[in-house]
Amino acid sequence: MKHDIFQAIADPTRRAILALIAFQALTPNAMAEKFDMSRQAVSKHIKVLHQCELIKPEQSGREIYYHFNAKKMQEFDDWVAQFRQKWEIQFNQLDELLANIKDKK
Amino acid sequence: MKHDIFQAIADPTRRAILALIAFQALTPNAMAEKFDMSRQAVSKHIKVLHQCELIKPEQSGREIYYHFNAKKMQEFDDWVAQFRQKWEIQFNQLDELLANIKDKK
DNA sequence: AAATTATGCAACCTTAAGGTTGCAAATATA
DNA sequence: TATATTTGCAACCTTAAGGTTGCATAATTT
Repeated sequence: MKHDIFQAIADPTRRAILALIAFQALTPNAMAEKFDMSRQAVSKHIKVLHQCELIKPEQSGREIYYHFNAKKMQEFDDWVAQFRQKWEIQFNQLDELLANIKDKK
Repeated sequence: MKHDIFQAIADPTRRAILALIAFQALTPNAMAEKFDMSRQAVSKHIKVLHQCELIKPEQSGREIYYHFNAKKMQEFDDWVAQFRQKWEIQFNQLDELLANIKDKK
């Protein structure tokens, strides 16, 4: 039942949470106010994000501020990286194609 | 029931398929041979990837070669971009912290 | 000390995800 | 033409995802 980052970012609400707290750390209650669902539903999403370490808690009295964990997000970037070369190639091929069409004129 | 790219890559099998065909276009049968599941199960994954346009079909007789669609994959890059600045900041803060520790010695 | 507030956990419900098997349609081969 | 091959679609099953409500716990405020 351990979630990975790919599952975590699959949900639009969780992506919204990440976008929010990347800007500034927030408590679960503060986050819940931003969404049209129950606090507990948001709390579940927080749990998933926390389990895969995309966010990190910072206790402050009875409040918990969740921070964005950029380091973990970078793992996603690393995954995308393996395809980056491919699209550069495909775009170069497109350039060549366009160049050929141009030459034929 | 329209899938988005984030849902699409949430499944490890689908990520494996993408990694495979980024290297070279393959038919569903050829893909299915690489996985320990039924052809139909793989076919379902192909359907999801196709629906969100991460892959593109090329008919050749009765065979269909699915190609990697680099352009769509780039949408991930766009999404991660909003966090890239954040982790640069967080890493700079880490550098400062380490520098401070060093100074105290 | 009592009441309020912030959070997390558990039970429950509904729907979708991911797998299976069987069958139909279209193309290729004997 | 008959047969084999490639693929997609539909029905079904099991489990997990995402939501709800209610309650327990710990910290703050009155």
